[in-house]
Amino acid sequence: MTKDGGTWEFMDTKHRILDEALTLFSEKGYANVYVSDIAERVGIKAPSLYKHYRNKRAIFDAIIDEMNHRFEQQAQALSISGTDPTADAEVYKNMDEEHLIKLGNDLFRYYLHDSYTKRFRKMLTLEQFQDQELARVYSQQYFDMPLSYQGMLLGLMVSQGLLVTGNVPIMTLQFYAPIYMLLTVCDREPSREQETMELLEGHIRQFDQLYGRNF
Amino acid sequence: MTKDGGTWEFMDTKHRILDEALTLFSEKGYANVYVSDIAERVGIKAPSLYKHYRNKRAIFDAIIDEMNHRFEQQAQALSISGTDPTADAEVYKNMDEEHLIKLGNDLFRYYLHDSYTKRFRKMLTLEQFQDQELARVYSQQYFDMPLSYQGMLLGLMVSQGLLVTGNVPIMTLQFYAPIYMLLTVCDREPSREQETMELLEGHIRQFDQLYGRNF
DNA sequence: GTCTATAAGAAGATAGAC
DNA sequence: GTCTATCTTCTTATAGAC
Repeated sequence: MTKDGGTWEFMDTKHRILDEALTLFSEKGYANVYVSDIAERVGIKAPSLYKHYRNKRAIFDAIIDEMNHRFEQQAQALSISGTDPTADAEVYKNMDEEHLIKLGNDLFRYYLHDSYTKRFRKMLTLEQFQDQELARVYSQQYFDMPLSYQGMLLGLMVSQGLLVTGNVPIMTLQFYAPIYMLLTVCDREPSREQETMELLEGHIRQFDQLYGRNF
Repeated sequence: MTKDGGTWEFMDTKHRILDEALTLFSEKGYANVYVSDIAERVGIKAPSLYKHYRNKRAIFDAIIDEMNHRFEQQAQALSISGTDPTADAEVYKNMDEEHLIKLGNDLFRYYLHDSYTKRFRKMLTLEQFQDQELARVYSQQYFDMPLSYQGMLLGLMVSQGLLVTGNVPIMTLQFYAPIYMLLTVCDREPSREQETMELLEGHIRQFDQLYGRNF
């Protein structure tokens, strides 16, 4: 779907516009991107772009709409597996420290390197104060939903005696917040990826020791 | 110094421009603020503004410069007390859970409500991807410096047996990251302040229990 | 140092041919 | 659907009087 797949040339123009606009918005912010910049990347002239979208704002809105759509699918998928605890419990049955590290690592790497996810997160970072709706979307995506989902996973591990706590939501916040903070460091300074990966592993290891067996 | 103090009218025009520009930049981002917007807030016309600053960019740069200046002072102050452990040790001598909660609360409230700090943080959030220099300033201010300073404080508490860990930097990350995450939630959704304050207290309480005495 | 008037240029968007 | 030509508006910045 994205440039990464190498299927770039096969996307239709309407979708290509969205893809290039997202890239530019995530790097420079909406106001610093000109319609002609987007058009140039797509390989057309600016006026042609208006055959696909009514105006510049409509491109931005379409990106948000597409993401909301992906989010809903995501939420549904999570919700389905979430309401079937036996399935999830099976996955996290024999979860030891190494599995937890792998879970955290995979989570981090996905958020860090998935092109669409990364560009959308950066764009939203730059536009989050523009209006309440965008603020809500940001909090939903990068605060409420992750805490809810990971809280479910960690809750399962608690119910299986792998972790011990009287307050799962706080435990989840303490698991997730450092991971997200390291992610944002990489977003603005990719050269610090190695350094943050090491902190990430240290964090998860220590988290497991704290909540895992010191009682 | 700021509008909050009610001494607004006594700031000279040059400083007033900086103050109003910072407010606007932090809300809408540099590119969405027009020179005439700044001038209007100051109570002059746009052309008059060019008697104080060469151009729009010079206003932004002056804000960064002023902040760098404050940061240096801050760093010096911290460094001085940091190299005199006896002074700091005295402060954190009888530190129990309630003191730790107060420390976290004060930290949070300061960052949350100090007008200058808040506006600068929000502005930098919106401009962090514009160039490497701004990315560096952001990471320095909201990642490296807080971890360094709080690591020193928590390290003191470890050396006094109030907290126990084999890895102070990771412990510090686990203390600070949730606090900063809650702060950013409030920055974009001030209506969630109450909710985040409760999570903050829960976090610090649980942090103290985890690192404090469960051995 | 502040004003009015205005230049200079950028950027979004439309018209109409192909 | 894409192009060239063009319009309109907005924004930065300057000129020069007071």
